[in-house]
Amino acid sequence: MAEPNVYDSTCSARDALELIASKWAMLILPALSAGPMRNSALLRKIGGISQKMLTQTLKDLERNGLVIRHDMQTVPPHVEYRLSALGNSLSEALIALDRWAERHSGDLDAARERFDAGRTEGV
Amino acid sequence: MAEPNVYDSTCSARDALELIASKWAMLILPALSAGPMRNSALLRKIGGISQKMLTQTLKDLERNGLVIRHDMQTVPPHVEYRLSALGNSLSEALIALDRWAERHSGDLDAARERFDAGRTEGV
DNA sequence: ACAATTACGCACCTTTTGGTGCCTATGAGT
DNA sequence: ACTCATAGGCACCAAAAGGTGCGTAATTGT
Repeated sequence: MAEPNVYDSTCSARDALELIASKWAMLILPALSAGPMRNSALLRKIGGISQKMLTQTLKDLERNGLVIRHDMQTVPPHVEYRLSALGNSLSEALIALDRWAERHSGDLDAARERFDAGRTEGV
Repeated sequence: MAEPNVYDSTCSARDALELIASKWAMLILPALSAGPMRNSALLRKIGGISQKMLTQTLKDLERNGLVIRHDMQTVPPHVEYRLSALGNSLSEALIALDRWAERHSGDLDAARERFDAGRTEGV
């Protein structure tokens, strides 16, 4: 327990990894790095996410101290989400990943095409 | 299509993100960054992974050009996996994430405890 | 008076993910 | 002659992820 190691499945670092290795967390945290956002704004910004997954992921991130939820206690509801310091430090690493994905998605596409073509052309 | 954006669910960068936002890819790629490895070595190094998931993930990574599979064509089989240049550039970002997880898993644990305690203590 | 808005909760259902056990082939060790 | 190790494939099954539709409470706009 002294030296957390992600390769050890019993280590809590593994749990941490699973939390952040989520498609939605990888988008929500970087989205919040620009500043606090409301539910509806996140819903608009992150294409393809459902209300359910947004709420669920935000709650999970809040529970783990990465996101801070601020409920204005008004009706109709006004709730803002922002990064904690911890969340902010993580989102830097996630932004790097997102950028990598944006920059290299073309390479992946090309590799996939090559691979699949090779498979059908036989030996 | 000119500017790939991960927030756009129809963009191929999103597919790229989903590929790398996988628990196992996040461990396999960094593991390979130390040098080529055999199936059995990876199985030993990465605690908790099953043979099935290892094979499956490696195949997916190979298909997308991140990992190169080198089959020695011997019996008993000897197969080595190593990172491509593309895979290597990605693994740097992943290693940063793994390290974050190792360094901050304690913070996450603490936050979770606090959160859950608050929930049970009532209003 | 009536609809829309906001940020969800809940239940139901489908899809995906992942685990397990069983199978292959051959050469090396006993 | 027999077993072990290697790198998987394949089929079956359990579990988890995720989508959709419905309800909610009060206030603002028409």
